[in-house]
Amino acid sequence: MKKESLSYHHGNLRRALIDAALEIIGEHGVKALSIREVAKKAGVSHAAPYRHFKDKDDLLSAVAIEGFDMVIQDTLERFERYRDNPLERFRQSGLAYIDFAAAHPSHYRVMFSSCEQNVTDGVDRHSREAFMILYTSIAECQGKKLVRTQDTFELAMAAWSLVHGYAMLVIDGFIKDPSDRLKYVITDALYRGLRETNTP
Amino acid sequence: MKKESLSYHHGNLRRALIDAALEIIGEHGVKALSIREVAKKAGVSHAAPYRHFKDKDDLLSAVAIEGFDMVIQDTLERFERYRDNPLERFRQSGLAYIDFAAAHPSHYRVMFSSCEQNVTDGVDRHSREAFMILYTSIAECQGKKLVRTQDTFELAMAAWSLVHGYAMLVIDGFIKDPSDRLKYVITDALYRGLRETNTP
DNA sequence: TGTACATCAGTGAACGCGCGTTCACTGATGTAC
DNA sequence: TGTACATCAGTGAACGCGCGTTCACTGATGTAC
Repeated sequence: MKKESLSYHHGNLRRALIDAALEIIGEHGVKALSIREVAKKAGVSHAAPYRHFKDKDDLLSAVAIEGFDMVIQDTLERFERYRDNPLERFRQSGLAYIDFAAAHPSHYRVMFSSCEQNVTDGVDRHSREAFMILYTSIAECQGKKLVRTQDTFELAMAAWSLVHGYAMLVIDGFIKDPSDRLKYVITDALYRGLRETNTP
Repeated sequence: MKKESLSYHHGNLRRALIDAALEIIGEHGVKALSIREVAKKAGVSHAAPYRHFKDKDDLLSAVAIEGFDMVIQDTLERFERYRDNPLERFRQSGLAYIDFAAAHPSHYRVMFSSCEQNVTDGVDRHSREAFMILYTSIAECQGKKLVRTQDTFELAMAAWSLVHGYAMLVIDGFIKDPSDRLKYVITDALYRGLRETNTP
């Protein structure tokens, strides 16, 4: 206990607060999150968080940004593994999304609960960056005639909708048994939606 | 003002409270909703709502259930119009979903913000019923060999994910210009994902 | 039509609570000499 | 190595607020006769 308290003095409290926030969100949802509860869980006075975050929204923004960075990072790592297979890269960009949401539901909730009005510029930039990876991978496929010619933005929106919808339904408990098989069906649908080269 | 107050005595307050709740959610989001604010907006004391709703969750449940009922109703009406065209009925079940979310974002937010832990039995039953319509329309297509043979439940989940994801991204402001064309692209993706009869 | 009465929708005061945020403080840390 | 000092991360008391919920009440409504 004493040692931990000391280590906070060395700059670990910010990390500990974010972790505490994620834990609370995982247990009771985003709306149940309070600075005071976060501080308590981190074993620190309820005023301490204000040394590291301007206010509550600032803490939530940090969580959201971290989440987007994680999913971006993970996607890029998967891309490395399939350097010469654009179609598989595209599929992986969807898989990464789904897997991230399942592995880090608290992050995911915050990333998409900061709705419309209160998205900070930072969050907005990072979410846009995440989207651009998906977009680029589709454009790459189109360049090699692996995906039909159609507005890339529109196709990316459709792909994003599919994986985001699936992730949300799983997280919110509407899909109760997210099997690997179901995940395959989703990415399969992704494929089927884009692959053909005929235009309607 | 006096007349309105009188009309509440005749059983309209419940309706007025739900409308007030929807208005507040539309302006400030679900998490900003409070019984007191709802009562104020309906021009009534903050204790009055308790004559009509057991507690705050009960009010939110009522909104969610009403939402599911509306989307079910709307879908069934569309079905009437395409009695002999299963594939079009399937498409309409997706369109109804998307259109409903755009037309009634506050309802939609509540329908899917009552996440995991606090879904009441009533909400659960209604959401299941809404899903079953989508499910049935796919099964119908499969019966007539218009959609490939594959676990109907899985296909329905994929379809649901797509329309739900799109609806959420629009509502949360991640998709900024939900044009009719984009909507077409989404339902087109729905088609493409299911239509072919070959199994991989 | 008129009166007496039961019902019950809405009132307003009151409760206790947890919240976000501020602020003067303390005491551990790292640094300059 | 030892001392003096500046820094600044974390403390704890305090603030004002809006919340959910309760409860004894009031007064309008509808009904029985």
